[in-house]
Order: sequence, then C-alpha cells, then structure tokens
Amino acid sequence: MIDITFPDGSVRSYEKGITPYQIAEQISPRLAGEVLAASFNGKVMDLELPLTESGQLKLHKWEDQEAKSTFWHSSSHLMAEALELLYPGIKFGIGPSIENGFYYDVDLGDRTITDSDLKKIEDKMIELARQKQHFVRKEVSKAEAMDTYTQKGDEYKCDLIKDLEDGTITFYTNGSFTDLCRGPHLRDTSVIKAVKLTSIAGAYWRGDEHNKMLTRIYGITFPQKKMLDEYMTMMEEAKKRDHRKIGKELELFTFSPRVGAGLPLWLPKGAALRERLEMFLRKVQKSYGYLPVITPHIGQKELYVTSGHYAKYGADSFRPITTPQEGEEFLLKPMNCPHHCEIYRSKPHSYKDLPIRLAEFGTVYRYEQSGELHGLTRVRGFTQDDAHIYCRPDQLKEEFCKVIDIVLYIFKTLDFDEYIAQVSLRDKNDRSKYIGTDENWEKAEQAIIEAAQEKGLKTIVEYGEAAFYGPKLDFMVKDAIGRRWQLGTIQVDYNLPERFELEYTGADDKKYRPVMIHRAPFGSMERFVAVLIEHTGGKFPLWLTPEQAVVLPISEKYNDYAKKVCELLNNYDIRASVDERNETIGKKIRENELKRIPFLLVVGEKEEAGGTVSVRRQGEGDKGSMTPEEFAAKVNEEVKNMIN
RNA sequence: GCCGAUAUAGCUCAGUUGGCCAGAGCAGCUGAUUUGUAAUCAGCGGGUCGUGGGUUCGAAUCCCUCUAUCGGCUCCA
Repeated sequence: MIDITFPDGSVRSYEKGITPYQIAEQISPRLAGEVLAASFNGKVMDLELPLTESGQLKLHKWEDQEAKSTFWHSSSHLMAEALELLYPGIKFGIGPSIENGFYYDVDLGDRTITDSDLKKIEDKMIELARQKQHFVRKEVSKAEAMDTYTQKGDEYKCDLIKDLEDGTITFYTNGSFTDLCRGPHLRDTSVIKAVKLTSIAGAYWRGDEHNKMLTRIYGITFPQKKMLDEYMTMMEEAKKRDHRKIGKELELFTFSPRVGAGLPLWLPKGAALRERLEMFLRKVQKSYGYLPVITPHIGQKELYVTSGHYAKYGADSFRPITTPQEGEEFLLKPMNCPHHCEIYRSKPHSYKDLPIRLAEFGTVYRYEQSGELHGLTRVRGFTQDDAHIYCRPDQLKEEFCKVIDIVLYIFKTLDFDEYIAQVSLRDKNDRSKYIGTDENWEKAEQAIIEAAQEKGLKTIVEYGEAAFYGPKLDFMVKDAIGRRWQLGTIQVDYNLPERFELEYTGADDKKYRPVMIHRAPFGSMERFVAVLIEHTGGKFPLWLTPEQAVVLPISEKYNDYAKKVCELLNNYDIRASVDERNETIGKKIRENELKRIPFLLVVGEKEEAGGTVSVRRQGEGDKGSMTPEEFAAKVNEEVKNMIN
C-alpha cells in the first residue's frame, strides 16, 4: 500500500500501482470525467502511469495551467498526426505547448502550406480526435530511438535524440502517429473538442538562424466549443487595444515611408502625452538627485571603439557618417553611455562627490532588421529615459535599490501591476559574447540578485539575456495580445568604467574606479507609450491625457459662453478646448466620447443663465451640473491624488 | 535578414472567372438647420488601385522586382 496526500492535506491509502486516473474515478466519476493531468510530488505526469510510492498528488482540471499545457501538448501531437496523414513524408521538429496553445515545427520538403490549408488540417484533427485515440507511452533505448528515426529519415528527431541520455527516452503514440516525447499526455484525444489553427510562420531549427527554416504551425484547442468562441472574441477585443490602431485613431503618432520605416512621427497629441510623461519622470528624478545633461546625436567612431560597442555592433549598425574633407568617421548615437562617461571624465572626482547621476532623455538610432520593426515598440529611432549612475562600490546596492524604487513607483502610478522582474545573466556556456573579467561579472551579478532580494522583488532568472558589458534587471510588461516587452531596465557595469578609465580619489588619496549603473525606468518613450496605450485602451489617466475636457455648446449660440468657460479652465491648468463645430449635441458627444476625453462639458441656455457646466464623464454619462470653478477644483484634486 | 500573408480615396472597406469613365460609408468642402447627453439633411470635390517592369486587344484583377505593413523566427547595446 502507498499513502497519497491530496492538496487539502487529507491522506488516503491505495494499492501500489494504482494510477491517478483510477484514484480520480474512486473519488467521483465526475472528477474522472474532468481530470486532464496529474502532478505527483510537484511533477506533471500521465494519468495512467502507475504510482509506486507514497507522495503528494494533485489532479488537474482545465482551470490548472498543468492541465492546459498537457492538453495543448497532446493537441500538437494530434495536429502532427493530421499533418502526416495529409502530407505523407514530412519531417517533424518539435511541437510543444505554449502560453496560449501549441505549435509544431515541420519540414514540408518542397511543399508549402498556406492559410487556406489550415481549415483542412483542423477538420482532420477533429476527425482524429473523435476516434478517441489513446496516447500510449513506450520506453525505448537510445539505439532503438535513433534507429526508428534514421529509418524514417527524420534528421531533426535524430538530432534531438543525440543529446538525450539512454534510459530516459520515451515515445508516445496516438493513432498512426508516434513521436519522440517526454510527455505527459492526455489519456485520449476525445476531450479535444474545438480546434483553431491560428497562423503559419517560419522558425529556424533549434532557434539558430544558420539552420534550416522549418514551417511552424500555431494552434489552440479547447475541451468545449464555447471556450474557443470566447477565446476568439477575447483576442478580437484585445486587437482593438493595439497601440498602432489607437495611435492612428487618437492621432498620437504616425509613420511615413518617405521619412523611413521604424522612424515614428509624433503628432501634437502624442507629443503632449509623451512630454507629460517626461515631465513626470524628470520631477521624480530630480527628487532622487539626478542631474540632467544633454549630449549630441553623433559621436566619433573612436568613442564606440573605446566602449566596445563598435566591435560588438559596428557591423550591424547604420554606416558611419564621414566628413567630406578630413574623412573623419562619426556614428549616429546608438546609446548614451559613452557620452555620459566622457562627461564624468570632464573633471576629477572625489569620493565625496559620488554618486553622480547623469540623466538624459537621449534619442538614439539603431539599425534594426526590417522584419523586427513593430509599431512603436521596436523602432529605429527612439528616446531613452536614460541615466548613468557613477558610484563607489560600497554605494552600489543602495543606488541600485533606489532605482528599483523609481521603477516601482512609476509602474504603480500607471497601474502596471502585472510586470515580470527578470534577472538577465550571462550565458552559462558561451562567454565569448561578453567583455570584462569573470570577477567583475560575478560582483555585478551578485549585486543585482541581492538588491532584488532586498526589495522583495519576485524575479525570474534568464541566462544569456545580459548585455555584453553587464547583467541586467529587466521589467517586462505584456501588450494587449500577451506579447512580452522589456520596459524598465537597470544594469550594473564594471566594464565601461574600466574602458573609459574613470576614476575618483579616495579618502586615502589613491585612485579608485567607480561602478556604473545604467538605467531607464520607461525603457524608451516610444515603447512605454505603446504599452501604456494597450493597457489603457487609449483611456489615459486624467493627469496624463492630452485633453482632459472639452466644452460642448448645444448650438453655436453658446460658443461664446463655452469659450469663456474654456478660458477659465485653462487658467486653472486644465487642458480643455471647445468643440465649436456646427453639429448636433448628440454627434459632438459621440465623437468626443470616442476620442476618450475624460470630461465632456455640455453648455446651453440653462448653463449660461446659471453660470454652470453640465458634466459628463467619459463612459459614465451625465454627472449633473456645477460651476466651472467647482469642476476645476474637482479635476485638480483628482489629478493631485493620482500622482502622489 | 528569414518564412508566410497583405497593400484600392485622409480613415474603414466593396470590387465575381482580366472587359465600358473604379464604388460605398465616415472624414473634407459648400449650403440648409441652431439642435439638451453616443451619428440632422442636401449638394460637391477627392483615387498614379504601394513602386517599377512584364503577359494581353485589354490588368485593381495574372507573373516578376522593389518598398511598406501584418503574424512569427532570429536579433535587441
């Protein structure tokens, strides 16, 4: 007998060799019908694998992420089976579950498939799912596994098997399809009721651009048709929040092919929004002792040779600008740090001066490959809310923590509550990508880990994500459809101070090297605004929005009164305008509601006579009337509460 | 850069298998109306059908080039 502990703490004894599915059946037939996967001692497993020892068991229904990932992983096998039947002879790469659904990478040989083929594949999947195919697990030796796929002529699977350890290899078979797979899987395919293949894309084998590009087919499945419909509706709703769409609608920014791809043009309203964000951060930074500086948009090539950026990125950057006579070479500034280092060098520093915090909203230009450009989130010209802190080693942790405070304050003020703090460290194996000594790297990595701990940040660690000169703490936020973007970043750097030979004089009159922190709480103004748009759906917080109120005269007869009200509001620092157009009040309301202006102030005969405005809040309707002064006080009070 | 797709008026979109001057709604302009909480009515103007080639008696429609955009991959100082 074995003792099984359930999540509620209860313990029951079962025959050794019982499966999680049998346990579910014993608890209730209903549970057995709904259970999709199980975790034993924290590890997800097949429902029909015998339990041979005592331990903790959790049975997963659809609501659990473990159930979903098992469901989707099995769905990818189902799709693979459909593909193999429809396109005999194709080869398979990998087919995992992902955050929302699954994909499978396949080598179609000479064939291509297009969106119009997806329906056919979906239909085949449904047909196969209905056959209630069991997922059968089989342990195989490495030689046997290799043999199977050598015979099949699938070099991708052979490539995978090569790296596996003998004795740990399993195959799973559903219907006519057998796959090299660690599992776990569903019991059978019958629970897969709704299938949607969402897109076709290219993906390099093993994520290496030197390898062959395979065809990746993305899909998502559900245990109920209704869930798929809900998912599709949700995705469509999310697409309405796309910053590119809202940016156009609200006239925030635009692109011109004549100016160039990836070079955003900020329209007046977008510029107003961005400027307010900038003012907000400037104020915060001032209180933290930052010193604003300004540096030019180009710098001599030598500057970047010194920093190491030229060796690392020179070949993949915009080409140098040369002078006509002397043949000097300049680069468009791709980052601000070298310039700031030269500012630090412009005079000698005492240990008493540190930390020195140089801040600049610095516009930089980077050559991004054409396929990588994406709205405002990935552009070729952008402005970093950059700053570099030069401090003594003993000040490092405190300074780092203060930067975390700034980032968290900003996220809190803007209601970004679902961020991921990612500690980005060096690649564990390949160290050739980085400059500097191991000793300095270890110090820097340690500083970040400690500071994050001290601030109680919940972090995830990613290896290979560090900058080439140092590790980072990155703050990632999702966009409307769940893509993750890096916004804030804080980096510890022992290397550039060395390369630029930065120094300060210590109390003992000896020369020491400062440590440098690179940081940008927004990341870039462009990307931050993009994510802000997607989070708010264009309904910006009152303190930030370009237009806070618009006065709507009932007819042209009341335009003069409306202008008087508007002027008064402007005097109270409220960003208001008058909709003077000769349109019906209904139309003016509709259009200004769609522009997401927080307050609409209707004025007509009544209001003019009583010296009031009739207040309507965006999305909430009529709020009654008050004097413009009362309204102004209310707005200003609300704004004050938001940014303090 | 790579894989796949898309590109028609300022915006959102129609345009059957290639066939007369390329359409609609919104926006714009003009006029009427002077409006009470999500679209007042009428008239008018506006398009090298992304670019450059080609096939054809004839191309928005078929083929190729390039550019931009979209979904991914790779990259992201």
